[in-house]
Amino acid sequence: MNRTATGMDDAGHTTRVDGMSANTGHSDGTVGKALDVLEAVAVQDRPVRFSDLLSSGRWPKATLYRLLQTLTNQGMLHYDDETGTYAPGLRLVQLAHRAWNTTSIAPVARPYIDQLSAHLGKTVHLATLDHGQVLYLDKRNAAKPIRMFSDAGKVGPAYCTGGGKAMLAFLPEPALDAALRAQAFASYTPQTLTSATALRDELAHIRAAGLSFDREEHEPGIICIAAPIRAATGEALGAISVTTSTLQNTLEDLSTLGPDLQDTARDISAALHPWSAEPRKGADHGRHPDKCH
Amino acid sequence: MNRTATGMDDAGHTTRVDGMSANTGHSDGTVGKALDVLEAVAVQDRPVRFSDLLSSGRWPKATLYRLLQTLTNQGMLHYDDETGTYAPGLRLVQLAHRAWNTTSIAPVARPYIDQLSAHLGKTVHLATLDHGQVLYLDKRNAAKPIRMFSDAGKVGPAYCTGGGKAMLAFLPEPALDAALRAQAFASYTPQTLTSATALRDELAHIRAAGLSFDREEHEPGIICIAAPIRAATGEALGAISVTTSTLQNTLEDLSTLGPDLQDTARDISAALHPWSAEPRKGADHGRHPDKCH
DNA sequence: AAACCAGGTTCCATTAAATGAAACTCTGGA
DNA sequence: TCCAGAGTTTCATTTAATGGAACCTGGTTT
Repeated sequence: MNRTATGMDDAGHTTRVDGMSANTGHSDGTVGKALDVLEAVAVQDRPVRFSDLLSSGRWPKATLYRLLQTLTNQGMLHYDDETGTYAPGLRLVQLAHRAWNTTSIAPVARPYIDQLSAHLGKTVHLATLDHGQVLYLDKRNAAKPIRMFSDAGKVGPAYCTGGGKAMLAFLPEPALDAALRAQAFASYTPQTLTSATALRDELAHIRAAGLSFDREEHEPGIICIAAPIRAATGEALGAISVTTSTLQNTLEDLSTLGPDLQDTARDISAALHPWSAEPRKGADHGRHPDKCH
Repeated sequence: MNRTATGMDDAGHTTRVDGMSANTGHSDGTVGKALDVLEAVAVQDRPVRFSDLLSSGRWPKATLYRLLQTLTNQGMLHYDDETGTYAPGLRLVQLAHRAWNTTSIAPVARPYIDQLSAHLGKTVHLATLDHGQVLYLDKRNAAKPIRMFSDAGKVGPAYCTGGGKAMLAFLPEPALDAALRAQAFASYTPQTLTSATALRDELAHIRAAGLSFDREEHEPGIICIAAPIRAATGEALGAISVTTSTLQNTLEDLSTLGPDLQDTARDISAALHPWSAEPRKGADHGRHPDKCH
């Protein structure tokens, strides 16, 4: 009776996973349960003891024990003998490397972001939308040129961030509807838009301008301007944004960066769709070998 | 009869996963099989079709189908309707973010690497050992200050890279033994050490010097110097390295950087073990909030 | 048109694996 | 010595995974 997955098998095409939810609890059999445990370990930002997880009451003792064993064997979790704690495993870092390079727009966008950040001397983010949340894929910090992989993989709310709103604004209606239902609409600051209708108004403006602003909606003193990276269909695939603080810049300052942002976003779009040039040969077009030592 | 996991239950302590193998095929039940599929998708560096995986003969049709469904539902895989292909899912990027911050030495080492790279004006890598392989956790490229998250998560051979050898040299014997058995000893270049005994000799020298060199052992024209990051027990937890090419520098040039590397490695070690200062309070000592937009 | 085919998807009786209550083991206090 | 909390193992029961075969579906061949 399970095998949930689809919401509307009669709607026509697709039907696959889509929408939001996905990992909202009730399982895909054993594998789903194991990944629930993995997630439960990961959401804590520190190593957790067996009993920490057990006391959540989500799993019976023996079941939890075996799932942890399995995940540890598989390298998805790391077990520390000293402290008797579990933490996310480094195998995830390997797998994520592949996801970043294969699935995301990040490898293609990277050089453009480098250039934009160098040109503007500002902090630039690249983000995409994942199940209604903003997933940061890359960051360039020009002030202090400190890279943080710690930023790739970070998630944030879509309804109150510059990048998030830029992407929502250019989502096809069915996807937008699903995404809006996934928003928490918590009021982070007095400026936060806290309803779907208020947000829809804002999205209309963004759609008209092709630019989005975060007016201290997520954090006091933090503002940002963002532009969507759009597919040929018009749909948003991602967003790039420049973030600053109200101590350093005004929203007016930021809006002068709009054209640069939009140009870069368009360049990335073009790089993502190598039509016209080559008739979509099998050969890949933006990849890079790279070597480490 | 399964529940493999340990190799030597009578050896004494620990017994948990350790050694190598882990994901070398034959399962941890259903979860293991699902992760095998995930891995099979990830190792290809491009999206794969259902039939690509099927033709490997590793799974019966229906089984593979359902595992892919489950993994896709869970966000571990991404399914592209257009092309009918699977690729690693972005949920992995989220999970890896947690792993990087929680499990690895990377967040602690980050500021030291920043400083070292800025000071030397060279490319610096941070790596750790994962199941006998070198796992790169971070990179700083000073020449062109381009960050690549693509480097975090990349893996390489331990026996013929500077960082890898630096870590092997300071592994306790049981772990070293396991790690050596996991090495492929393929001959990348004429300089590559292709046997455990040759490598053990080299490791003795590294142990004496506290420094390790890659003398074009992995790639022609690429050389590197590395220093281990050691735990209080002396065991290697990771390594930092400076990489350059024979066109730009000689091994002698690199060896002048040794003291700087070792100092930085020691600083990182110290930062990882905040004894003396505080008597290991529950409070965390090196973490960082950080905000995105 | 009809037959064919490849790539996917679904069925269902069989089989294997996950389950979880309870019993057990350890370790470190009272 | 006894107890308690934390973690581990057992085993009869339940549940889910399995995979061979049938079945779609859209595109090609005869």
